[in-house]
Amino acid sequence: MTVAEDWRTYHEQGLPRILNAALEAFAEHGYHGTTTRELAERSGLSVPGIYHHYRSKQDILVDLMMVVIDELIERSRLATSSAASDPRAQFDALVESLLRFHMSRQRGAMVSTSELRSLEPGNRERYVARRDEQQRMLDKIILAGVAAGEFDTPYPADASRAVASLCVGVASWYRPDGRLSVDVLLQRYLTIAEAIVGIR
Amino acid sequence: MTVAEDWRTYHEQGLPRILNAALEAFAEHGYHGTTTRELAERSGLSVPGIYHHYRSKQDILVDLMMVVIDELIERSRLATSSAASDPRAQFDALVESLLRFHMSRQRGAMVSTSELRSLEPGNRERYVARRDEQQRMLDKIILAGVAAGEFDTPYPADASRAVASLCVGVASWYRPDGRLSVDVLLQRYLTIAEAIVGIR
Amino acid sequence: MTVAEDWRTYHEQGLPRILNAALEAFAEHGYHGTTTRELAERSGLSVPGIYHHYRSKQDILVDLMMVVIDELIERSRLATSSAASDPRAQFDALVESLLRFHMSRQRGAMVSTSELRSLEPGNRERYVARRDEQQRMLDKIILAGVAAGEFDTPYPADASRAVASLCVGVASWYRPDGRLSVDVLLQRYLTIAEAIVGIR
Amino acid sequence: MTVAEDWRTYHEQGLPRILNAALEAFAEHGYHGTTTRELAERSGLSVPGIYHHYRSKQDILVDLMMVVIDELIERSRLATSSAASDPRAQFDALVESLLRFHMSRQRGAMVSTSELRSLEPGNRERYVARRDEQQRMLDKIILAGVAAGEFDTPYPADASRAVASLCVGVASWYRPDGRLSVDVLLQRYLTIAEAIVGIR
DNA sequence: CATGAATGAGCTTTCATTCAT
DNA sequence: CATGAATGAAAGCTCATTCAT
Repeated sequence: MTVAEDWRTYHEQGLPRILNAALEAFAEHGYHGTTTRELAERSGLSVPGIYHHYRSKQDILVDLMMVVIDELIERSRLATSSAASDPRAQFDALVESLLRFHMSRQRGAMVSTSELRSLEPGNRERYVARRDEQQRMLDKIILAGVAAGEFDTPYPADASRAVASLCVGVASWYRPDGRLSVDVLLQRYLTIAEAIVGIR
Repeated sequence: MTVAEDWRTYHEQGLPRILNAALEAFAEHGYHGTTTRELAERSGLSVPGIYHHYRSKQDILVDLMMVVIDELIERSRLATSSAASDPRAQFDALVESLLRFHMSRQRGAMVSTSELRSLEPGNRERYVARRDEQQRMLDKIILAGVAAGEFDTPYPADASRAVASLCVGVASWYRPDGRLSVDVLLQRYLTIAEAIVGIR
Repeated sequence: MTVAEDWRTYHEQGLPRILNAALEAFAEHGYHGTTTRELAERSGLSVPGIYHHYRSKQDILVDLMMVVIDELIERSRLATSSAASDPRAQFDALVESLLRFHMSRQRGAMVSTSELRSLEPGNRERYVARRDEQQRMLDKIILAGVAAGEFDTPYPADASRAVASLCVGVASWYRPDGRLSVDVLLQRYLTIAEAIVGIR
Repeated sequence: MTVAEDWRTYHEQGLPRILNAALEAFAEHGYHGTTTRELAERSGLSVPGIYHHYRSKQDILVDLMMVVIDELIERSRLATSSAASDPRAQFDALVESLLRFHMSRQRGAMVSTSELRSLEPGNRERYVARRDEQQRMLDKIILAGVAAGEFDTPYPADASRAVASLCVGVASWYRPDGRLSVDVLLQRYLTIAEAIVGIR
């Protein structure tokens, strides 16, 4: 899942039809509430057609969640590596990227969050490892900011998790057709996030 | 589900065993991922025993979600009616109540959020009406604060939804055994919430 | 599966309906050629009705084969314990019992023989242990006869397996409505069996 | 499938790879327990490759069983036509041939026996006709022996079937690496067969 | 012949639910 | 309320088979 140069730009995701069907269906009624027959219908295939590409329904969920988080990580890397190297610039870039992602890939993000429990043990471990990788990017930036005396929080780890939760939560209520423009929202949430890590 | 006088105090929920079983099971693998047999086992009843109390699995979910939101509304009312009448006091009391609820009734809150989609149409409407009732309490306070010139936000409705989302999101990551004490967390999130509605 | 006092007498087997359905169906088209739907229809139950009594199709096969071999072993014990103790009387009784069993319980015997390969590893081991138990009864008698100088064969183990095979093979061609009476057949095969172990 | 001059000599069967795959697979888990994918893998072909040679899985079974019984009949003819013409010599030659065949072509013989039920009606008739042809060779020799006063059995037809069954049964237990040499086994079973038809 | 994609029909199994006792 | 037996509907998945390339 390579991503366009500009980590700020989002196009239609262009997912393979089975993953797209899974994204829609899992978002609507969840993994356990979705039947393979529905995935077949939504993807324009027959049921065995699904099984030609995936060995099980579980594998489809795994693939979907991995595609989602891989894009998130990729964009996070692009955002931070194209920003200035001081902690605040790094922090702003990463948070902006997180927010944009959860506004643009809402369903993928929500499915990944809510269906973590539906992953079988081995798959869950692999996914959580990827998610932790993403979380550690934020952790490091905050620690660097604290070390540099630019951020001021007594609990950097908790602050990091709170900022992440804030961004993830956006996916659950943001509506692209709402009154708040993307830029205003970004500005507002960025301010909140900066407050959490003690940027004055 | 009447609640102790003090809306700040939470005891074990003392749910009837079937609802308690449903709370645990739905939180672990979701409504569709839970079988009636599991509900029977977890509640120490037989399967027909379950159906002696409820007409369907759906009815159990409805009852559970209603019990949860009724407690939330009850506590919200107690919080606001025991606070001073100025907008900021009202706002602080309601947000504190929301936060405490989502820290103490995590699983119930998460199940209610994630299984809204599993409610059948009629039930969904009834539940959403209750939830909107809760949301309107916050809306009104914010509008009053803006009218009184004490809050400063150009989009009170969006701010209200953002504050609510912030509080709801707490349920998904707060751990009672974490390092941040409840009071510190409350203080921190209250500050964020006040920032969102433009309390300087 | 206890058996009437007289090990020579066979009545209708009186199997539970599911096992009876399995006996008929497996004999006709084999384990893999039989569907659970067919078992349901033959037993007058619905498909889930089958699964109320058995956890899987495999479990039905296991139960059936165990019922069959347990009756064989039970009858073998009755036959030998009610015969005189000299090797020839023991041998004649056991062979007669084997022959009668394979004439009266043809389908059960054939299914057990041909579907051994359809048992999953653990089940196969358990079944083979029972079958070996039966084979050892014959082995011991032949070894005793040889030791007593009453039987004359240089390869008692092979002779034992040949006798057993002879008896088992009867199930695959004997027809109760054939012209040869049971007694004549018994007499003839007993003579052959005695020849194999070197009873002059 | 023409056979070497000497009907006593058996080499590796040299079956086409699909038939060889079918022989192995059907012997291991039966016709219904074998998938076309397994046949493809075992034969080193692709699945469509299989269908390039055969119109259906059923056709593979038919071909295999026909190849097996054709070799049996061919060898039976060679055996009898190269033996002396008196009934006993004819009988001995045919029985020896039957025994050798079931010792050397065990899996083919067992598959043919156990999968007769898996043949579709038309194919079953064709196969049974071939098998009856083989059985009639034995019937005729026994009748001739009785007519000539050299054999002594009141039920030549039953005796014939019993002899055939005896030989067929060998395939289900004979192991080439056993202690009994082929010649000893032949001698022993020939004696039994002669006893069945009343050769003193 | 291989590869890859595809499918109608059907498989084993499970589900929520019910009823008699 | 429990036990035990039962079921219509549907679940996830597999089968033999086909077609385009």
